[in-house]
Amino acid sequence: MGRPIRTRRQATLASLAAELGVSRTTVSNAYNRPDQLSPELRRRVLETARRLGYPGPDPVARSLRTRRAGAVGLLLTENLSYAFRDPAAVGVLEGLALACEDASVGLHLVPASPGREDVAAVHRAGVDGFVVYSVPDDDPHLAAVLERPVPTVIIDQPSIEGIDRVGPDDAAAVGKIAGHLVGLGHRQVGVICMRLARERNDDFVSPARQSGAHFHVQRTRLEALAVAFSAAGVDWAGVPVIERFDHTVDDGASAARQLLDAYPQITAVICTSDILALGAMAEAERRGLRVPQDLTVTGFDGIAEAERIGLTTVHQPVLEKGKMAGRLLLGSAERSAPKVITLPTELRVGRTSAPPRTVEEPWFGG
Amino acid sequence: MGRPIRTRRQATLASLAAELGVSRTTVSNAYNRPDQLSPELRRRVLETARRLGYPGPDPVARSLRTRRAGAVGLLLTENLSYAFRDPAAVGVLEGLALACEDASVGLHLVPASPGREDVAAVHRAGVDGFVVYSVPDDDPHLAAVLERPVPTVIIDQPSIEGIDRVGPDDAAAVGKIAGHLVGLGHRQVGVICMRLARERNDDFVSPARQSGAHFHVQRTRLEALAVAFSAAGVDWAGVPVIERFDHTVDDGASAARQLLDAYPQITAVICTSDILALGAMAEAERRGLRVPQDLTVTGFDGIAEAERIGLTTVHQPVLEKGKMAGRLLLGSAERSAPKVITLPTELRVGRTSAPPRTVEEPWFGG
DNA sequence: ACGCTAATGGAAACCGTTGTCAGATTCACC
DNA sequence: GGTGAATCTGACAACGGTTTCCATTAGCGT
Repeated sequence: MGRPIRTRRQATLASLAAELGVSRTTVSNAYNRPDQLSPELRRRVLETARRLGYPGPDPVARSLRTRRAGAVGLLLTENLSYAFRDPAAVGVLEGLALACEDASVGLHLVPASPGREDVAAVHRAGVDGFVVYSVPDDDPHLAAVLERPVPTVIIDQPSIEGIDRVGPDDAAAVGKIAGHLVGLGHRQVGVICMRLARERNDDFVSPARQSGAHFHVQRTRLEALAVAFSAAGVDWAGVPVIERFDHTVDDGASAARQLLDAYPQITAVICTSDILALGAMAEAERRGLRVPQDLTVTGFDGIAEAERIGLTTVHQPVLEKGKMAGRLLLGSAERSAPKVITLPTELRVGRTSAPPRTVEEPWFGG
Repeated sequence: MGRPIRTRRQATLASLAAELGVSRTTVSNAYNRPDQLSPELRRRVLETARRLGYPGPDPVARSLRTRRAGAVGLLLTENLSYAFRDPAAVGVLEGLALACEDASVGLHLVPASPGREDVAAVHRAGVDGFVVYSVPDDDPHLAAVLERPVPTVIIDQPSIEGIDRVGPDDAAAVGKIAGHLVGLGHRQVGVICMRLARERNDDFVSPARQSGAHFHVQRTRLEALAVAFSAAGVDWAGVPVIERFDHTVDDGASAARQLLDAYPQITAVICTSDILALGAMAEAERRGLRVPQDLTVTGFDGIAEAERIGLTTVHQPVLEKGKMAGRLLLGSAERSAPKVITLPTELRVGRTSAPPRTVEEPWFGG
């Protein structure tokens, strides 16, 4: 029976009321408060609506009047592809989507192109609240969100006064993995991390850039590593840290290559994400290094694929992270004090970590 | 400097105009048409706005007036988690998000709970168009979308008169993999597929259920398999097809277990998705079957993890799928004839397919 | 026949903008 | 100083609903 023709002007609630010879109120009630109306009249309204091709009250007009958009906005700047390529980020997204679904609320992905400062998109989004995930501290989009008069929850960001926040205990998590490696005897380590700032740098990272990183999570993890290894007597200034702007397995591999080429004495490669670790594994295989006998590789996040291949990593409940953020936002009515939720993490020792290869272990042949 | 207090009534464009002693038009122009007023006045308007905590024109009111919501809706029913757990679906999502970003348009995920028929959410979404992906043919949400007077694009669905559509050539794709297996000599095969209808069935599938499946993609793939194997002289009625409602690696494994327990003579397991194939691989390993020497496993979609482990599969350009859908939708102004885009697929032979294990091959020892 | 109550439908204000169009102001120039 | 052009500004009408009263009517007991 084909689709209705759209050339003619759409029917509105008013025109429908006119056609029926009733008031707009009545038509509105037919949709929103069936009890305010005799069933007979209601049937007639709905039936006429169908005949005229009236699709029901316009959502935008309704939102304007009711002051509810029925959607929450999600801001994740910096390369949309990153968000979808990283299973950990997808997990957050899923959790958030689930929370929204529970509340029958839409999830509005705000287009925040990293290049042009298209802050207007934030202003244009008709939403009842925002979740901000993984954007640099100094992002103008974030500032724009904070200007909007709606509740906001931030994930994996440095806390902002008066704003709800959810995130894992990154420092503790890093401590666990550092402790694991130190305990195994590793002293010559290298680090592969994700981008630290908005400007591209696919190379080794200076201490200044480390401590000045604009991505909170990455900065925290690096700082915690520094603390942990320094405590074990390792000079952190001598530990090579290499950065990749894009967050892909291939970039992890190229970083590992660059790292191992420059520092062949390294016995463990610490990656700040599982995706990068997968790349490091591939590079190890390419150059004939056995993991973990010849090289230890660790990740971060605890994604499904990591578990399947037995990667040593720190698991964080990404799904919960998104879900909690959603719940926080959607239940934020009448809550005065801002809440901060810290999620637990768990070290998962897999098959990719072992004591360092013995260069001169006397009792055992190579 | 903290966040502005929200107890008092929000400033509006009108109140700002009153405060300034100018008309609303002027304030509106300050935001939308800077060339229509003197820089000095504009500066004064913006400055006063900041002082009063006016966050700029209300997006909903603006949408109502301009008739543009600045967002497209995405409908993906049936278990949100499925959409996020399957990298192929995430790829589509990513492509669509990229297209939206290019057009500076938001992407609104419509909460379509499978359980309750919450069609209202579709009506409540303030969007300029819809993309429908992977919902059963008879889904009420889909019907609701078609009632809305906005352009729509469907992905991986049976075509609907007058509606734009993008999808891979599933039949051809299946033909490729079937041809590959037949060519290798496989005649005893089993199939693991995703859910075929909205009712749960974690078991073998009757021919009736196969041909009556409500999920277009799955139905098409099964039909194409039937055609291809029948053409090779295999009695399709004798080929076991097993279904899983949830789409996880674990479900793939349990399906493979059930399949191989019942039909140990099978030499190849054909999965209608890579995720299921990963599960089948795990089950093969669990029972000590070597892949591909003892058992051939094939997937579908060509996700990244499949490529990393060398799974034989059919690759389809999922990212493109989403991107094309977005472009189609966003560029649909002034286009009369509905468009249908069919995307190419490519057989990727990996390390998981080989000739069937030889039960009685005379010239070669086991 | 009368008043009271409950059920039902309607009038009008309001939500916060944008766009059109005519009027006002400024300004240079002859 | 008059005139036309250039530049701003403001009144008003939508945009498509929802919601708060209010008015009408019907039902019903007495």
